[in-house]
Amino acid sequence: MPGTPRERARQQTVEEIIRIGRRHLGEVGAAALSLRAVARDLGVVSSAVYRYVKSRDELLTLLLVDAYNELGDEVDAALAALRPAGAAKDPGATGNAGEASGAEAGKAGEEFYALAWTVRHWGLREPARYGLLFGSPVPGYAAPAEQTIVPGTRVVVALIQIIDRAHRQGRLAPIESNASAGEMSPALRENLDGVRAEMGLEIPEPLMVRGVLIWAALFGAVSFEVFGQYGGNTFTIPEELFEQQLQVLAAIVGL
Amino acid sequence: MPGTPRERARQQTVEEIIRIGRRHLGEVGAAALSLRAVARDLGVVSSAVYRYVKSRDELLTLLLVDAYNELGDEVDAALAALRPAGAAKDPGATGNAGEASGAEAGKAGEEFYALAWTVRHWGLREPARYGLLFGSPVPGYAAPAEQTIVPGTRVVVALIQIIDRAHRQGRLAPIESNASAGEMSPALRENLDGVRAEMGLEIPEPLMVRGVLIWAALFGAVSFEVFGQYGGNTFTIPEELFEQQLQVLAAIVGL
DNA sequence: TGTACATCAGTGAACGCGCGTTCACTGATGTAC
DNA sequence: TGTACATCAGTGAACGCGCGTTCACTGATGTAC
Repeated sequence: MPGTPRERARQQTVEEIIRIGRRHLGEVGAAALSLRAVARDLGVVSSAVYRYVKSRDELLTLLLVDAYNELGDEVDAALAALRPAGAAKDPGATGNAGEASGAEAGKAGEEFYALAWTVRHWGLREPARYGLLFGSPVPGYAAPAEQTIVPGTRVVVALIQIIDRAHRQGRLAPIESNASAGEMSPALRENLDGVRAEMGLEIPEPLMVRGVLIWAALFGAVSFEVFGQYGGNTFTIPEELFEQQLQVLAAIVGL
Repeated sequence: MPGTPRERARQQTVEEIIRIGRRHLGEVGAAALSLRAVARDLGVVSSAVYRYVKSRDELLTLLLVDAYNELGDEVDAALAALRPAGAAKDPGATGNAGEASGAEAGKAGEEFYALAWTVRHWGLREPARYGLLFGSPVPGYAAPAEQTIVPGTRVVVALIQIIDRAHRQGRLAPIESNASAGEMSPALRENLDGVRAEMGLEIPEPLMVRGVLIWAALFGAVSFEVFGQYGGNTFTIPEELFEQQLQVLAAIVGL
């Protein structure tokens, strides 16, 4: 709605370019994405695309941000769907019968499961775009950090905050100390302190390590499925393996 | 040494092609790997390469197998280095588990750590080849299963066997049952039974799930590092984060 | 209000490049008698 | 032993393709007076 007709037309064209690029990405992969092919589908001569996009690399950056945000939006939506409509922060008034503490612990776990399943679904639905975000880097292309960091960290941030929130509310089961908690190096402690301060967290360092681990593990499991690392016929219903793995992962942080 | 001089010359040329391809892979990535460039470096006209390799796809397959085997060899070597020289196979077969259980449990853990660190080192040393194996698939290329499955499963097989061996010798700490052990679906059970029979394992299903999970988690963590998913300056000494994560992973299976 | 000018989208040709693959060929190296 | 023939490595030209990017240009759409 804002801007002159010309500006609106321009923005619509940019959006169409992104839409076409998205489709090409899915069909052909990031490495083979081509401005000329996008121009063809846009119904325009190849040089015309340069009115809207400075170079192929810039288009890749647009698609990268687009994909990160789509994934981030879906994760946010899945988490929001767990909160009863109208509830500001802490539920409890919404009539869930039975053991309150069990239901609440289940709630924090549910958030993790919702996040994880959303990542998995998105990855399997959009394998090439997933590969652009989490697979091998595109040869000759380096993502510009300024435009990429914020959308690129939405999922981790959401995950860590699930854990932090559950921790503040005392809903995390105590972690089995594997006798290594005291051995963390000062350098790593400092790094983690930095992250904690930046994000305003309360969880202790060992929980942060475990949070990062289940993040990496989640994407490791999803990547194996998306990239076909499990042999084709080893697991007939891979969802069930994933579900089992999630339960083990949740237990790692006491969810 | 076998074969006629001509055959030996031929084999040497094939090996040189693989060596050059390996280098190109590292410099330019799998998607941009080109037969013509390999021919140039071989000092030969482009069509000559077709005497040795049927197509670009066949070269990719050779490089895939080559990389899988290099990683597999390094893992095997790292594990072999843990066994005292001259020891045949299973020295502890006579049930002396009670005696030095602490030291032996440490031994099984060491094997896992050795495997994991080897994977990490190889991945960071050979990021493009790591990406070929565990990153996004190369557009337009499908690895032929017959040549790829065996070398491609060496690391998982080694990992699962570490766990199975430790289990047989009673060196695994009992797993905290997160009350989900009974909920495994029959379909998943069947899949796992199939794998267990094929590999001649003794570990129960929940341990197999956990084994697959720490496999996926290990590669998830390594992929994040190799592909630069952790921001550049978040962790100053990523080795320490990795070490902490490994300890948590080891605990998952009771190592 | 109409008119003069500026802005912008899109054109078409071109530059220079690289790719995979085929094909008829030249010579050198091996083999059989 | 030498000679005739077969095998094979490597050549060079060609086919047909696609790519990113630049540049001078044509017209249409907007803006200022």
